[in-house]
Amino acid sequence: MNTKKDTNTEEKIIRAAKKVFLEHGMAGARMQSIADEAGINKALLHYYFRSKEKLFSIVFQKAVKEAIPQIVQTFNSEEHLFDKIRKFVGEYLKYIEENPYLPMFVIHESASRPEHLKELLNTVKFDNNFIIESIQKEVDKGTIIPIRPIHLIVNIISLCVFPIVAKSMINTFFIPNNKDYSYEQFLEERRNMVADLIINSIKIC
Amino acid sequence: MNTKKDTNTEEKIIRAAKKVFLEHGMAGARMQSIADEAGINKALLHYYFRSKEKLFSIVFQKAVKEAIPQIVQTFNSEEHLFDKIRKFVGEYLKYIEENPYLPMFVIHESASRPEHLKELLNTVKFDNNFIIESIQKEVDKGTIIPIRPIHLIVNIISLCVFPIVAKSMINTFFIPNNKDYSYEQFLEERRNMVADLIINSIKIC
DNA sequence: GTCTATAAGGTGATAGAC
DNA sequence: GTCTATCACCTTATAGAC
Repeated sequence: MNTKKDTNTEEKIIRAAKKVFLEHGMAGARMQSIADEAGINKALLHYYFRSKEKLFSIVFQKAVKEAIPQIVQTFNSEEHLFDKIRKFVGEYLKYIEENPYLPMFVIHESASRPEHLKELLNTVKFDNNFIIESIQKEVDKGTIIPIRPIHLIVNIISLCVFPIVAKSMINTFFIPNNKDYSYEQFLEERRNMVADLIINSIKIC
Repeated sequence: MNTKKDTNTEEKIIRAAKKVFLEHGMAGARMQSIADEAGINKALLHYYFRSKEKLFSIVFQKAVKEAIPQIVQTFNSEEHLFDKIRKFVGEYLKYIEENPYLPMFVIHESASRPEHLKELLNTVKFDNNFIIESIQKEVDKGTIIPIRPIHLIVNIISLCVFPIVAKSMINTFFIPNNKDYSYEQFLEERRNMVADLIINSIKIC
């Protein structure tokens, strides 16, 4: 059984590791940075988590598991699909803005080490069927246009995630340095625009 | 003046470096891997390009400069905006499918080292004004709904880039292992869907 | 549990022969 | 221009004192 101090240190390490790994990726992260961030010694990292690889794996799993409920929960209600979409876009945008490194971290590390995702599927039961089914039901009822549910889902996520992930490029290429228009304003405008666009794209005229 | 062999080796190195850097990023790339990929010795890398940093910088600049015309060219015509969009989506999707690592590479490295993008802006004159203006003109004429051009542009790019960048996640979470439906089919369906969605989102009903 | 010191191996970079 | 051999440093990981 762990003492109170154990847990605290362990949590401190994981929190520090998450910050460093998300910002720099597995390859760019340094155990020394994680130790510094946690305010402890480097050797202690290995005492709690045998290796960098193990520590990374834990952070990765936690990051994904933490993100999934955010994605799934909103769809688990009896509201009208359009309301669910509007709510989801709002909450999801907020979540990514608060965790801007998360999407690229998961994508980047999943691409270079697909086994991490595979491993995750064995431990988490990620049931997305009810989302797909709830969309398919609307298609079958004829309340929205015929669309393969996966496209609707990917469209929503694309329009939410990409503008935040690509912040530096958007700023560099599309937002001039004058103070008339800022990236923050750009994001703010998207909150309604994305939901409108998505709903408009599936509703029957 | 370089001999023919010089040029060949130099190009071989850059091609190899591009492959390794795009796949693993600056932090994850190994000079030894680049040498192996180019079929030469590690020391030769430093003979041609003083350091890993310098080699990376060249690859990064080349990658972005190469991508920009792809984005810009289609818009430089006198066609109807809707035709330009449809053509752009088709060509851009094709380009990213052929260079799937490119977008994430640029985004990832721009995020961790913004100076690379800044440096680039000094050497390239990337004039995107005419794209923005050609969209704004349609808004002013009333042929499309009032929309800030940057949103239209970001929407298009988001819907094209993200589904390819997030391939491993889409495959893992949304495309079951049965052979009924593959990621390739998913992408194929998007070619028309994305253009339709975008055009539909800006046309006056 | 936490620290200092150090080992062991990897990685970018250089020297020098050809 | 290209290679082999090697350096110098960095990074992960461990040993051992407290």
